[in-house]
Amino acid sequence: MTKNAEMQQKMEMIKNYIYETVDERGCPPTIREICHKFDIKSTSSASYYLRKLEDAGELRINKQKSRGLEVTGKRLTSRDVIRVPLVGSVTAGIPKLAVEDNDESVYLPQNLFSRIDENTFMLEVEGTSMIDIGINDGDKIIVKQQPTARNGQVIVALIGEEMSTVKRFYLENNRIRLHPENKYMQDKYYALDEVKILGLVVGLIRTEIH
Amino acid sequence: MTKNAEMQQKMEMIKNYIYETVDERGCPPTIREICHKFDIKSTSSASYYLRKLEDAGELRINKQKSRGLEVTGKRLTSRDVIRVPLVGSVTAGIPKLAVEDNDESVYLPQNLFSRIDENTFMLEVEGTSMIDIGINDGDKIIVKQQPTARNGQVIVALIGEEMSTVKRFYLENNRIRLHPENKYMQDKYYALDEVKILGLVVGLIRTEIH
DNA sequence: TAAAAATGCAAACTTTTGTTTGCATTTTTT
DNA sequence: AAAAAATGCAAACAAAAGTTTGCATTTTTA
Repeated sequence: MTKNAEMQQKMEMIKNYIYETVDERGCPPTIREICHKFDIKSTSSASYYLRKLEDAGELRINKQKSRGLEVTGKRLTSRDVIRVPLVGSVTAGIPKLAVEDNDESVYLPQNLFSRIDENTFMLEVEGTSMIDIGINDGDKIIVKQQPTARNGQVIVALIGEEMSTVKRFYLENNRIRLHPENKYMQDKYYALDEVKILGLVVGLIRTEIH
Repeated sequence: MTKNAEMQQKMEMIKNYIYETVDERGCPPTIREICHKFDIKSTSSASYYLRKLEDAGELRINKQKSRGLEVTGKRLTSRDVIRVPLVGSVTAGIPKLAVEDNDESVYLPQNLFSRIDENTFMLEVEGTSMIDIGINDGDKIIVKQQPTARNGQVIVALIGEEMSTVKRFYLENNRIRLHPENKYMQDKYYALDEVKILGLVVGLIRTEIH
């Protein structure tokens, strides 16, 4: 390998190291950490590489600031995603509102799911009651919590103390009609106080295609 | 408000400031930056709060290190997500492999899509040719690039120089059968060199429920 | 091949940043 | 009300980390 190509490669490695450190540790390395990592004996040599990387537009050097290296490329921040809890079932009743650190959770892309908020959760669908509109068994639906719904909206509801259920919602003649989107299933009717609306289905994710 | 509650609130604000700074800037603040932000006149006072936060388990203080504050809670890193390009169409032929900074892209949750790799892209489905297996018009499918497929797999293919198409793939009698999952549509047959397999459909995302 | 440029190092230097000390004020406890 | 604890500050201090200088070696250019 030519000396120049070697150089390029070394610079690439340094750049990646900075990226990784920021990403994983949340803090860029010091120049001396870079020296140690790449067996560079002098901080001035490392600075030399860093200046070259800056010239190449790969990073920004904030002068006189400790750990003043800043990556210029796209960095992942929590604005890019929304963390929602993945609840296996909602049997118990009201799902948790806040996401805890130890919860099983899923990061959804903010640009695709811009309308969802902190009170959103995901739920794995069981059964084929909504198969006619393309909600399959095993799909993970995204549910925005709200206590009411308009006619024709697809909701997740709790009926009595039962398992949660996904249906299309209608309020008719002072009773609730839950409509399965499955031509082999029948609508069911409930008194107002028998149905607790957990939220609106606003999206879904499928991870298996059969 | 009691003095103690005020204190708690101030500590919470400091904690959040540290979190946000790490998240957005990729580097924690210095003690003096915290002083400035919260109008604390002395670094020792700020240190006092930070020690309390450390006692409460909210952060770690790496002694003698510049910007040595580390948040203890769950932090978003690029290991949590996978960035895939969102291509409007694949008309031109071979989709780009690498994700560029300026591309429109989507972050997918790593825990749900563990099998996908760098050569994956997303594509918005047009039409209802796969509606019988729950792939709707407007769904965004996740496509893992590969040049071949096994019988029965759902693939994205390019036929001639046409628009890309989603179908179920079969290789039979030395020709290719593309099967739409729509009972109103017919299978179509092609010579081997007429069909270019772009990849396998491994998942989908829907952001509108009608 | 000679000159120029690039690369690399050690060491000193400067600035930033974390830490400690001592004192003053406020709040809580006894 | 007095004592003790908590809170807060300024200033000095110490360590970490960025910068500069000068020289040596290697590589490239003329």
